Amino acid sequence: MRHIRRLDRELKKGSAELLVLSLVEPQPRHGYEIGKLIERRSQGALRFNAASLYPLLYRLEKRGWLHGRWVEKAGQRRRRYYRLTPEGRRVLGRQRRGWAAFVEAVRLITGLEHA
Amino acid sequence: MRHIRRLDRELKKGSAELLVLSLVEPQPRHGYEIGKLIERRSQGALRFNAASLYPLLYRLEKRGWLHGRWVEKAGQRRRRYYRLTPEGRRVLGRQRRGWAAFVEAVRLITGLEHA
DNA sequence: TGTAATATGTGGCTATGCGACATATCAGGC
DNA sequence: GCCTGATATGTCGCATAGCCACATATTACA
Repeated sequence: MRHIRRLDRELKKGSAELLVLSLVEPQPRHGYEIGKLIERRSQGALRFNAASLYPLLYRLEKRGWLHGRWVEKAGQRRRRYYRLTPEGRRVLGRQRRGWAAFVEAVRLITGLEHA
Repeated sequence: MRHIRRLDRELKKGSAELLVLSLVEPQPRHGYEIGKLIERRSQGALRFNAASLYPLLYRLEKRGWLHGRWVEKAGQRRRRYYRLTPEGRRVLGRQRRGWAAFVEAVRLITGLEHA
């Protein structure tokens, strides 16, 4: 991944959950922070629109995989911090295995070595 | 990828093009054969429904990435064989790089090592 | 005769990412 | 005081693509 190329929209579908769950595993984070982390860690290759990210967080909370709470501090806008629930942790494990299986399946079919 | 688990539907989106283009690269193949190859090479982990595969082949042909022709032989049902066009070959190269970049981006964000 | 595999095709449903737009706070420059 | 940009969250409607269910036809085999 040398040049910053915007990645295919369809390819991203279904990967967002794994990314979000992974990022809130070590510590609670708020939505904007998650979005920026995805962008920075991928060196700009991967970016999720706010119109994707916030509804996703809402879905993950509704499913009981994340727990969110509002935090208001003086000198800061309101933020909603999300932490991983026990069930979210189990789902993350399943998604990690699922992702590895998927990458391996594509490798087997295409004969591609991964970067 | 030990046990044959059906992979997440959303995860598959966007990967089908790369798989099909890869499979018809060395030789022309027909739709049913492509479907079976995906299933066998991935050891059953990845499977595309006919309702995904045939419309996809139609789209790839319409875009000029594949060229299809009907082949009828005695003792066989009619088959539509697809071969890669020169443009399809260029697209395949782009998609391979895009896939590698995507996998690498997910790895950077999640810290996951791929299987 | 019946079942399974081969081979292709379609209508409607669903899930999800995105463009465009909206709102509000805060920092910094002019 | 005003403007711009970053921070922070949110929604409406659109487009894409995989799937369920169903349909059709031929061949192979018990």
